[in-house]
Order: sequence, then C-alpha cells, then structure tokens
Amino acid sequence: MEYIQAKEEFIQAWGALGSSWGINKTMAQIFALLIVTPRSMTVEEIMEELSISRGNVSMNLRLLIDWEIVERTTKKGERKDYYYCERDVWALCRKVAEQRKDREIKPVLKVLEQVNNIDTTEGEDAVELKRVTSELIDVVHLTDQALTTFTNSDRSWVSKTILSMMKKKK
Amino acid sequence: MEYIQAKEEFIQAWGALGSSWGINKTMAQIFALLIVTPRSMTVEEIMEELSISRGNVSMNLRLLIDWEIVERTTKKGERKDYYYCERDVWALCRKVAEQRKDREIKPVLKVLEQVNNIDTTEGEDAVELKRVTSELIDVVHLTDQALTTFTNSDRSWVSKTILSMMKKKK
DNA sequence: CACAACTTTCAAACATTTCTGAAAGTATAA
DNA sequence: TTATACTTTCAGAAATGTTTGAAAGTTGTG
Repeated sequence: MEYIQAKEEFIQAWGALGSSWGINKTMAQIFALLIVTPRSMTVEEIMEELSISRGNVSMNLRLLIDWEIVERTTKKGERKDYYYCERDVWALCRKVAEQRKDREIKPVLKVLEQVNNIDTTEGEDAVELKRVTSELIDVVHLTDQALTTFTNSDRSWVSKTILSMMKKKK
Repeated sequence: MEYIQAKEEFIQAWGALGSSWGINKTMAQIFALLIVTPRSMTVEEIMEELSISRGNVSMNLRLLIDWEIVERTTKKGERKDYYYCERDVWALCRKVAEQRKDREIKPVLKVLEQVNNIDTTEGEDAVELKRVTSELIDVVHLTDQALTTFTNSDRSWVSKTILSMMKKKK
C-alpha cells in the first residue's frame, strides 16, 4: 500500500471510529493527522491536508488542547503557532481515558447515586430501580478502578497481567 | 427522592450518556425504561411513558433486539408483543461489549492492519505511520483481551482480581 | 375469505450538530 | 503608532441524524 493512500485511509477510519463513539469526526481526523505526522503542524497545513476551513481547524484544535492531547508551540522568529501531539499511544490512551471519565462517567455516577437514594417503601418498582442503580454503580466503580490501574501502569506490565488473567480465569 | 422523579432522572441521564457515546438517545431511553421496569412492556406503554411515536418505538426496539439486549415475547390469547430486557447488569455489559467490539472495533482493526502493511521504504513519515498503527493494533488487541476476560467471568472474580491488581501494581 | 389487532416502513418534517467564512481580536515588529 | 501576520469567534448555511404519522404489511380469528 502506498503511503499517501495508507495515511488517507488511517485518517478516514479514525474519523469514523470517533463518530461512532461520540467524538466529532473532524476532531478525530485532526488527531489522526497529528499523530501520524512526525513533526508539528501549522493551521494552514491541517486545513490543506483535510480540506476544511480555518475556523473548523481552530475550534477543533482548541478542543484537542482542552483534552490535553495536543500542545501548542511556537518557533522563535515565526509568528505562527505549531501544533504537536503526543506520539506515545499508551500515554494518549491514558489521557483519553481520564478525560472521558471526568466528562461523562462522573456526572452519570452522580445521578445514579442520587437515584439510588430512592425511598423503597414506594413499592416493587422502586425496589427494582434501586437494585439496578446499585448494580450499575458497582460496575461503573469497577470499570473506573480497572481503567485507573491499567492506564497508570506501563504497557508491558499490563500485557503480562492480562495474559495471566486469561490463563487463571475461573 | 420520589419514585416517579427518580425514574425520570434515570431515563434522562441514560439517554444523555448514550448520546455522548454514540448511541441514539431514544434507544438508550427505551433501554433504561425496560431495565427499570420489572416486567415486559408493550409498544403502547413505551410510547406513553416516553411520549414518542409508535414508529420511533418500533424502530428503536428493533435496534435493541439486533443488539441482543431486548427480547420480544407474546402472551397466549393476546395479539400484541411484549418486550423484555435482561435485568442482570453484568450480563448486559457483556452483551454491549460484544456488540461494540464487533461493530466498531473489528472494522477499525482491519483498516489498521491494512495500513500497517505499508511499504516503509517511502520515507520517514511512512515509518512513523507504521509505528503508530503497530502500537494501536497492540493496544486494541490488549483491550479486546481484557474485555473478553472480564465479561466472561463472574462479577465477584473480576472484583477480586481488580482489587489485587491495584495492590500489586508496579 | 373479510375483518380486526397489531407491527413495520419510509418520506417528509424537524432537530441537532457541524462547518464555513468573514469580521473581530491579538501579538509582534518596525 | 501602524502594519502585518496570524488566531479566534460566531451567525448563518449545510449536513447529518432523528422523529413523526399515515399507509402498507402481517398475523390471527371467525
């Protein structure tokens, strides 16, 4: 496969993956482009490569910076900004996991805990609602712990651990 | 908190969570309603509770059935269908994880593997593209293995395992 | 068969999200 | 200070995704 074509496919696939996980397509594509390009890029270059407007690039870069996935740098003597993305996939996973935990898991957990305080003398349905929310709270906590453990360890430890889990699995 | 209000909040929160993870809001809400109601429901009841049209309920129930999360049943002597949802949260997680693996992870993995076959004599950028896709393939495989292991084990084993991992963590 | 009870489909309406581009804003250099 | 080189913002346009409702389809019953 040719480089140009491979890069194009990668960016498209990443955009599609983003979409189906609730991340805006352009944000995912800019991310893909930056991670694949072994040097910082300017807004101009990104516009060019993805055929999108300046405003769109600017907004999505800001989102990526908010997610702590992309950094802005400058070169002395030049006015324009350069954008740079962490290129260690493992480190990126950690950052994405942390951000999504904060942005989407925490608020839901809050609601679940509120709902879980329901008065169960109101009947069978109230009891069931409480049971379901309790179970969900448990699962969310468990997932959170697993994610925290994994993303704070190094890749080789995680590999080993998962492998041994698969063997010992009940 | 009152039952009616708690249920409402739960359904709304679940819909919002669905949206931010790429699942249509109504589908997520019907799911929430079914999981919280300890008996099968008819299309009529769902329409009523969520204030949505018959067509919308019908389409989203079909999606939930495709996801193998909801089942259709009938009662003898009655013509209408009843819809029923697995109420074991752990079992549901397994199903959702499996479906999303098939629908979104597998296709991306395929593209990544294709892109990873790139000819690296085309220069520095091609080498970097290959490195990134290799790392991603690794991470995706690892995630897949972890998910498979967890979702095929019982909850108490998973709890114990994660707890001990957190302690031993490098 | 005809009818009744129900479900599904799908074109059009509606809602939401995303994108553009021009104007406003900011920073640096001279 | 003014000019220049850039970035950001945001109202409206475009694209995309969702919902409705009425018609068509299906199934069971007499």
